[in-house]
Amino acid sequence: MSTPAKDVPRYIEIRRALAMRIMSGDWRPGHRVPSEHELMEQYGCSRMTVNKALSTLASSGLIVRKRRSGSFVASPHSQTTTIEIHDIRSEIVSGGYEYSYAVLWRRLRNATRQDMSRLAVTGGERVVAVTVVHFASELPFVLEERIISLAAVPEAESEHFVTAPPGSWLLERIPWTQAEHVISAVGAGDVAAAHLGIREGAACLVIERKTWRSGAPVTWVRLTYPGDRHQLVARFAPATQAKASPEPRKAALRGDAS
Amino acid sequence: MSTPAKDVPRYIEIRRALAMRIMSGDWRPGHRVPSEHELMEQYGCSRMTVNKALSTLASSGLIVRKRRSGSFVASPHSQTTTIEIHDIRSEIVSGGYEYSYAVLWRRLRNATRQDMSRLAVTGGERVVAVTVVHFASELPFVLEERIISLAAVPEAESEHFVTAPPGSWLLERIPWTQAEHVISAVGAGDVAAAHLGIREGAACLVIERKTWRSGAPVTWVRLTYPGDRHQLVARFAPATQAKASPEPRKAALRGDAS
DNA sequence: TCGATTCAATTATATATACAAATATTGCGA
DNA sequence: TCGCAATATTTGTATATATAATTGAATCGA
Repeated sequence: MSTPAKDVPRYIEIRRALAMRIMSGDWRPGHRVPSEHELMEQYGCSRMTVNKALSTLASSGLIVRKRRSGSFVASPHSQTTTIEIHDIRSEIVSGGYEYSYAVLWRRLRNATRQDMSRLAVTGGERVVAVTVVHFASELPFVLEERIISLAAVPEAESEHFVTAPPGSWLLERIPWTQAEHVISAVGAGDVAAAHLGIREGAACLVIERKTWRSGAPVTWVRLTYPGDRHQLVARFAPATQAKASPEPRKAALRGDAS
Repeated sequence: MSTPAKDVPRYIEIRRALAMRIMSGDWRPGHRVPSEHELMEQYGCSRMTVNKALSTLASSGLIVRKRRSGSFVASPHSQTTTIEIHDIRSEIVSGGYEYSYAVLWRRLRNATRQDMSRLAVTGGERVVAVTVVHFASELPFVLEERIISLAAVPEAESEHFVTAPPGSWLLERIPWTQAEHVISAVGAGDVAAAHLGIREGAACLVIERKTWRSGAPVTWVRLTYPGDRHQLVARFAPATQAKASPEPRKAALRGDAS
């Protein structure tokens, strides 16, 4: 009945066995898992192998480890889950829709007070503000309002986003970043309602993202999705497998075939 | 100017150095990072140490590794971010509010077709359906609609949730689970509007969660938050430190001091 | 030229070992 | 009994080494 374990490495085998005991409820939160020495005897392998199993279990949050005390089953006081927020283009294309976008307007300006608060800067730098609508097969999919710091991305001064939308364009130039996402629900304002073709006040899923690169603010963006057309999906299972989230599905248009 | 690295382990030091090169844009996506042998010479340490640095970098998604080919800087085609969805009680308490809840109703029934679809089961098992409002200092905070499979949690048959709300009660009994979250924005229905004290049609942030335990469905829950009072916040930084998400903040009431 | 085979580079896993760091427990002395 | 020092346990890190698996590249033969 258990898995035949054809070619799975020792440390994954051990990790799975321990994860099973925990997730089945056999070992309750706070329970002490055997020490590395005990497991080493139990499984007939070296301490380093056991250590790898336990370390990865710990990094996935299933256990906590403490020197001299031992390893203990963690208490899950929160559900942590990984969501993938995709590039809008691939999000639409991979859903089987045809992608297009339109730049509504683009402006160069000195940062307003609002811009500064959004970018989390104090000095009044110059910014590009741009608003774009993305379409999934002619249907308005999301409204993108963006501010780009020219200090961080000087090339943006002369870029009009005719060949690529701001998100993709930036991703090309700012490869790895830190980000903060805020997800909320708001009623559509008049601008959003007009451009998304929805009723004013209709519920929208809003994702705001601030992006830094090595501490320096790069861009702020607000994505407004019509609430009846879009949702975020996230799967989570504690690491029995290698990855923390075995199959994190992307944000999807509603009404897809199950 | 760089960190003095007082007592940081070798492998973290190496990982940081590599992460810096990647995040600064010095090494673009697709760039081949030196092989373990090269890094081993470069840093004057053993291959296992380099391997640990690279493995953890890979598991955090900053690089991808392939045998015989080498390790390459990953292309960030999606922003993955971890959000923590807390136990509602601690969410409210840690925000400095006083927590209370009220069970609106609770029912035992054979699973309706809707119940079955929500729990992702086909057979008509018996379920408990319960609806609860949670308050943050008297203010309605969230509406919880829940279905619990009696096959998975028989004790729920006689539980009326007077000492603990269903979420906490379940967490006590079913600590480790897999879950799927769906986050969306919807206009408040009449029930939600009445119990949350908001206008019908007002935007609400809705989190639906299906929970399994070793493959068997346990519970389904829909949490409806008034959109103007609640948001989800998630921070992400690629692993320069040990953890993938250094400081994931919790869902928060709006209007907190910045 | 094409395909199969061999070779070699690189990562993946595993072992044995050593020492360091943290800290719970024990024991000793005042 | 109280405080402190010694001790032992457990995890954390590092090394040296060995073997396996994967697969790009080169070689060789027809």
